[in-house]
Amino acid sequence: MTRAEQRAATRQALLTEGRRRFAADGYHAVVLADVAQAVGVTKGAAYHHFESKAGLFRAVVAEVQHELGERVAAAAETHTDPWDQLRAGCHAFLAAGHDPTVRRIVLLDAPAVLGWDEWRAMDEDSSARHLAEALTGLVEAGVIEDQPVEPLTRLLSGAMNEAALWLARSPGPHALAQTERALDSLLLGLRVQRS
Amino acid sequence: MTRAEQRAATRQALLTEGRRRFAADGYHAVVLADVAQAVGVTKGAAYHHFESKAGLFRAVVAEVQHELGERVAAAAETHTDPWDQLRAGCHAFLAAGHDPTVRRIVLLDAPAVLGWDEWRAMDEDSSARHLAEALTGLVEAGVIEDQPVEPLTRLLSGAMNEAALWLARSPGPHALAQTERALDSLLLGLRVQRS
DNA sequence: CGGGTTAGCATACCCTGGGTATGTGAAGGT
DNA sequence: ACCTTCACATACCCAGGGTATGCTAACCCG
Repeated sequence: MTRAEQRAATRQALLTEGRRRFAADGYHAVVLADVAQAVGVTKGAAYHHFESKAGLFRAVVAEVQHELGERVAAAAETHTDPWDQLRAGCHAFLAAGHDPTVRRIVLLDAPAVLGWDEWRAMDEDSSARHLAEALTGLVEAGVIEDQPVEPLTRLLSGAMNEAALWLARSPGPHALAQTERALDSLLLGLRVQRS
Repeated sequence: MTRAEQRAATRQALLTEGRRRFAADGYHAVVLADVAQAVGVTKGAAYHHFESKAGLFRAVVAEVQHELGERVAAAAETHTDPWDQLRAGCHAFLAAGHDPTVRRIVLLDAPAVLGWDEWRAMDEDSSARHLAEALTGLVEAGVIEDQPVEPLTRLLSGAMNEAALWLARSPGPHALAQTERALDSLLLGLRVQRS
């Protein structure tokens, strides 16, 4: 095996194992040496690939957020009408809270570990950007009231983040459907009133 | 000074100094021995009053959340109409994000340090309860569509949490007003449509 | 009011775990 | 064939959370 291949393999193994443990135990409870040992290397190897424990975590967060963004975008693209796309994307995001990886890593630990500013920047690059673009499109199409998109994006993004966290803890089978309907109601308030 | 007084004084001093540092530097960067030293005692005293560093943090979170709840409730009570009360409470919450104590301690670190379940339980006791009660009242009064209140509470609570965090970072003087208007639009979607 | 008890701390210590400095051997270049 | 580089391993430092124990002044009780 060539050196570049070996390097890539070790890095990916660390990422995968780190992701598993961060999701299962939370950032603080994960010890870097154990992650390395589980992969078959030592702590030194981990520090050769990532500048710190937070660095490994950052890389994991980026990976998970990227996948989440893809998932949301894919759900949106099953529709053609922009309004339906928005709803589909939102519903897909709500469902993502059940994934412990998204829940624990992206929604719970990342803001505290990486700081809110960096977390927001990463969120922007992956999923929140899609939301902002969808809203911008709907404003330009005259579907929702003309207004600055950014406050709206933050409100909706936060609403879905928290609802996703809550859904993962609510036992009832109707919770998801109820939350989707409540979110739809909220979104309806944005549409231009023609009455 | 009697023993009970001394005990209460030391405990309160630790709480106050801890609150200052947790807000300024974040949970992880605060070292317990420094908090104690700043108060004029040693680490042993801190462990006599709180079972751990997280224990002190928990007490601080409870204090800050309680004050926040009072602030929101007070803002709501300046109005008599239930709908106006809801809006006033929401607006007060949005403004609270500028307080670094609320921002850093309650919104950023608390969920990660105490865990989401405990954070949610504490949030429920202080501020979210008011929101749920207001929404329940509006449902019973027939102002907003009949629906389960809990998903709605989570959506709105999350929306305001995130928006409050964002507002503390957005420079423009119009951001708060814009967010308030966007939130009002969302809330309007909940009202029974009579057309 | 004096002896015992308790409680509010201080002191000294343990030990996990993040971070670093340096060594090593094999892959890759010349 | 020799030298360089790089992907790690090894050994170490030390900050900081947690604990076990000691000390002294406040409280209780006869």
